[in-house]
Parts: sequence; structure tokens; C-alpha cells
Amino acid sequence: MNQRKILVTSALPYANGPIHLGHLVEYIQTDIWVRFQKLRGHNCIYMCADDTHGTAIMLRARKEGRSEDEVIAEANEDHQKDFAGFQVNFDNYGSTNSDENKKLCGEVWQAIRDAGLVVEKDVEQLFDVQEGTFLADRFVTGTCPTCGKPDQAGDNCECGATYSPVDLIDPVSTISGTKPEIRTAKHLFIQLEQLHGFLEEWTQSGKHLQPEVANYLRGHFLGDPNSKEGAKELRDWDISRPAPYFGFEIPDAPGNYWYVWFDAPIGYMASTQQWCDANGEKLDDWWKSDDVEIHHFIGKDITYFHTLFWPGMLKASGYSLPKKIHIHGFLTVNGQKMSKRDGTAFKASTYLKHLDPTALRYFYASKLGPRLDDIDLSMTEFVSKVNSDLVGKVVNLASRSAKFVKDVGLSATYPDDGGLFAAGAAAGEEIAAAYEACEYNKAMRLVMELADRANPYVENAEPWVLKKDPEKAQELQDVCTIALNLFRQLVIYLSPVLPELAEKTATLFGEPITSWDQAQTPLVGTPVAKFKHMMKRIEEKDITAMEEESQQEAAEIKAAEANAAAADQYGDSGQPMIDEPMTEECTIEDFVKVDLRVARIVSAEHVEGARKLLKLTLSLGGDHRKQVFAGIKAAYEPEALVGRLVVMVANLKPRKMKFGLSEGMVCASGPGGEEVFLLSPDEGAKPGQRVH
RNA sequence: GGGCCAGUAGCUCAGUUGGUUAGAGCAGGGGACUCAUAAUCCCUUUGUCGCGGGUUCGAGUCCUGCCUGGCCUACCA
Repeated sequence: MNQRKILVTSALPYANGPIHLGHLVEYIQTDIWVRFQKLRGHNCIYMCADDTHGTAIMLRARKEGRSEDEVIAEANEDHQKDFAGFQVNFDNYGSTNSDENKKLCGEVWQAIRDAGLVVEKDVEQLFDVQEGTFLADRFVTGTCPTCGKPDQAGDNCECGATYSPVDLIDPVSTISGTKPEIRTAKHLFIQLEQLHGFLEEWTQSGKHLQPEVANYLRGHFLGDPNSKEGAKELRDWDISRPAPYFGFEIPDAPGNYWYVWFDAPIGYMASTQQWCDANGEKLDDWWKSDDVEIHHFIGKDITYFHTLFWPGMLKASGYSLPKKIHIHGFLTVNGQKMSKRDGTAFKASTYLKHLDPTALRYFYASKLGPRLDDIDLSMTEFVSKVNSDLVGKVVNLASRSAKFVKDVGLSATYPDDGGLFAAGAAAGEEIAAAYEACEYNKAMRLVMELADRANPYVENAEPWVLKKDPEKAQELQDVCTIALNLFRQLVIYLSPVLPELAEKTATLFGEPITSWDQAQTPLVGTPVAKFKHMMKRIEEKDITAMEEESQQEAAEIKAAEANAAAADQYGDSGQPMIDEPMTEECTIEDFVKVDLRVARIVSAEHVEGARKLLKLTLSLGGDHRKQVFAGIKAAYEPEALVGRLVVMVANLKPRKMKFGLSEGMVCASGPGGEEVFLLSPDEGAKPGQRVH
């Protein structure tokens, strides 16, 4: 067989949230396909990265009072940990916020410019003055201009009307709660229509897309050149965003940034670049070579970007087009749409605390077909399928026969098994074809059919009876040799789905599983290790525990949302947290070292020659007095301070200043100058009381 | 409103270019065994193949109308 060169990607998860079981449909689907290709001996690499740019990340960073870099670094670490936990094995996992990506974006952009596809147009958009940012449609609500209903979405109303957010009556920014104003900005557009002919041909050729996807594109965007309505014009694609925007600035359009959907798919290439650099390979050998098959796995929600814009970008910039785009449906849980608020959007990390990743990998495989249908995670079906198929049928074969031969190993020659192993070997190509076509459900069905024949064989051969008769030792060894080889054959076929089981099986026989063809030849004359449990049954209580924890998380999300809504009504800006980001964590021990006390200002006076300082005398009650120089001259008149209570750092080491000894500090917030705000205790506090 | 997909046993699904009496797994019922993770094996019940027309010697399969569900998308096909 010719060795194929295959580059595979999964969609880049957005850095704005954790991985949940819905995401994993895609990564597990892709990982299975990649492992299958590698097992078949092909040169296959799996590229992915975090998608890091865009308004959502920018706003989140502001809200949390930290930099975007911090937010995305944390997400990257979490994501990689979750993927590793589910045995999703990338050859490289990068980030769209990388030097490699920036450079490639520039190259692709230049090529698209050179091809004459870029035009500039003015766009009217709502601008949030307080946050200093343009607002995407989804960040605006307002009164419908058609029917007058309040609190409608930025681009459409319940009454059925559609409009631009600039047409809304009384628009409100959902970010700051303030009223945005209309501003005009220059945007750059890619004229996709110029590539219409190419896209028509590429999408409708029947080679690259599932048929229903090709139909969808024709119906919604491309039109049908052979119909009486004819082809439809593709709209220009708005590819830039004015500052502020978290992303890459467009080199030949300062103040403008590439829209996240421009740089995200280029992230596939950037990730490949990183892998190439680490492995002594060249990017062009993967992205500009007819010998390479590029396969993208994506969810149906991003069909539009990957089947029109992305091929258009690649075509215009001279890179290879994907051989296939594999599109899958969404995950539902117990027949319902996943919902974070209802606790049905199980996080990957929550699942892993309670359940085995192998179980989910198998369940998804048994449900996934080549279509865009949604797949349902029914908990009862999940439990029964995994337990009866994997534990009851497959693993049981090994666990019921391995211990009989742990001292003698496998027979020297493969005994007559009535054609069972040969039938399994013969099924190999059909199973492989199912994997290749992403018909994992069919592959699993075929494997289980083989498994269904193996257990009755053991039953009839009765090794437990043979064991009692020393004269039948050879027969016993033969029976177990057959059972174990049938088991191993199944595991080889399942190994793309169940890498962990494959490893345990390799340990049992002292022979790693590295090739699909190993299923063609039985193992003979080798020792068999002591059998160890390979897989645990799923118990109802584990499911319940996961569900309960997820409910808990949902409750916390709701509470946080309620808090956020409460905070939003005051319109508090995130700016202070950006100006002074959170410092590192301290312990309670650290905190108690600082002795904060309530103090009364008993005198306050100007200091001769000092620009910023006032000299304060603070009383801690009784005879306790402290002299403090405070930099609050621009904000307070001395007379106004006398008699009021403040909070001071009482145990601060005294410091000799130009104008005398300062024996502490008074607590205040604000950037300085006139904006200084002294802290006051509530009514009833007494000087000298410690602040805890 | 339009488009796509689906509708086969209680559940999850097979059913190849139309071809005998429509299948499997799970669940249910009965029995056996005890090597194995209350695992396994044998036997067994269940179907107006969504509904109505049509083509055909013959339709779960092809055509057509309708119904239901899912998804996509909207006064634009």
C-alpha cells in the first residue's frame, strides 16, 4: 500500500471557556481518525491550536482585570490538559496569537491583496463610548424600529423584523449598559464573488464535502447556475475590525485588525509551521504539495467559514485546498440541547473526575456516522452500551482465559478455531473502510459482531473443565490461545478508539500494537502476563456524581451572572483593574502582618515647602498618637479633615522624610492627584480598633 | 415561509444495484453454567418498515402528496 501523507485538523477551540463534552465529539472523532491512519502506516499529523482573538476575549480580560495574554495562556493550559485527559493526541497544539500565525496572516493577506480581492468601505456601527469599543450585533439590545417592542436583539426582533443595530430605537450596549453612538469606520472587505466560479466548482464537485453541505451552500449562498434563477452573488466579506480589538494589526492598514475569522484558520498552518520547525520539515511540503491530503474536521456551526471563505483564501494565496471537510453535528444530552445553566454542558474536567475517558470515546464512536446529525448522549444508553459491549463482550474474553495460560503462554502453533480468526482477519478491510469514511458506528457494529462469535466459542470449549484434567493441558492452552487471539484481534480494530485498552493488551502479550495488519496474524508461542483489570464497569452512582457536580457548577454560574447583572446596573468600569492588575495571592498570615487601625485625625496642616504632602496627627485613642505625612494635599483641605475617622497602617516601620518622621500611612484609593479617596469606617467605629 | 436530513421491535440502529418468511444488540421472559467485572451461554416474545396514492411480476428500498421530529436559514432562492 502506498503511504499517504495526511494533515488533519480539528476546529480551534475558543480561548474563552473550558472544553465540554460537546467539543469532545469533534476532538475524539478526529483523534480516532488520525490514530487509524497512523495504524495503517500513513504519514499523518494532527494539528490544532487555541483560537485566541476577538472582542469576547478582550472584554473578558477587561472584566477580570488582567491582560489578554494571561487569559489565553490559562485557557491554553486548561484545554491541553483536558484533551490529554481524553487521550486526544495532537502532533502540535499552538495558538493563533503566535509569531508564526502573524507572519502567515501577513503572507496570505498580501497574496489576497495582490489578487485584487480587497476593497475598502465605510461601515456604520454602534460605538460604546464608555468601553471605547465598537459593538458587534450581539452586544446591543434596543427597541424594534418596526413594531416598537423593547429589549430586542441587535439584528432582529421577535416580531420577525430584521434590521441593522444602528436602526434600533434607544439602543443599549449590553457590555456597559450605556447608550452607544453611531460612528463610521473604514472596513476592509474581501470580494468573494470574484472567486464564484472556483467555489462553485470546488463545493459542487462531490469530492470534498458531504452532499447535504454542498446542497446547503448552493441553496443559501452560491445559487445554481443551471436553474432559472441562476447563480447568486456572494457578499463581500468584512475582514477587518477597527481598534480596539484583540488580534493582529493589519500591516498596510494601521489601526485596523484582522477579524478573528481571518486569522483563525490560518492558525492551522501556523501550528503546522511550529511542528515543522520542531521536526526539521518545511511548511510548503505540507501546505503547497499535491502529495498531501488535508482534512479538516469541524462542527456544522462553522460550515460557512470553512467551505467558502477558507477555500477562497487558500486559492487566492496559492496554498493547497483541503481534500475533505468532515462536518459533524452537535451533542445533545438525554435528548435535550446542552445547557450550561441547566448543568447539562458537562465540562471535560468534571467528567474526568468521575468517569473513564475510554467509555466516552467508545460511546461517541458507536454513535458517529458520516452525517451532520446531532448525536445524543443518553445516560442510560451510555451505561448499558459501554458495560455490555466493552466489559461484557470484549474485555471479558481476556479476563476469562488469560489466567489459565499465565504459566505456559500461548501455544506454539495456532490451533484450529473453526475459521474464527480468519473471519476476523477477512473483516479487516471492511472495518478499515468504515473508519476511513468516518462511519465509526458501522466499524463498531462490525467489531461487535466479531465479538459476539468469540464468547460462545469459549463457552463451548469449557476451559474451566479442561483445567481439571492434567491430560488436557494442551487442549486448554489451545482454547485460551484462540480466545486471547480473538480478543487481541478485536483490540487492534478498536485501538484507534481505545488507545488505553490497546496499551494494556500490549502489556498482556508483551507485544505493542503498532499496525492494523497485526490483526491478520495470530500471536503464538509468546508468554502471557498476569491478567490485570483492563476496564471498570460504569456505575450509576458515577453518573449521578458527575451530574450533581455539574448542577453545582450551573448554580454557581447563575449566581455569578446574577452578581454580574447587579454590578452592571451601576455601570462600573473595568478600567481600574487594568490600570492596577491584581497582585499575586497572599496568605492570611501575610495579611495579619499588616496592622490596620481606625484612627481619628486630630490635626491636619500644610507643610512648608511640600508640594503634595499634608502633615496629619492621628489618634488611636487614649494617649496613642501617630504623626503621618500623607500625599493628599491636592484632594483635601486640612480643615475638612480634622475630626474625621480614617483607616491607617499602624505598624508600618517609621520612615524619616524631608519634613520629619512619618509613622504610618492612611489608606486611600485612586490614581493620585485630585483623585484620592480616603477610606472611612462606618458609624460606630472607635479609634484604635484593629481592622480585620 | 424555504432548504436539508430522518421516521424499521420498548430502546439504539442494520437492511447492499427493488427479489424468498424484514434482522442485530440492549431491555423483557425462561433455562444453563460458574473460568470471568451480579460478567457468559442457550432458547424466547414483540413489527400495518410514519400515513395515503403510484410504478412494478415483485416496494422497507423507486416516484408523489401528506404527517411528525431534528437541524439550518430567513419575506431572498
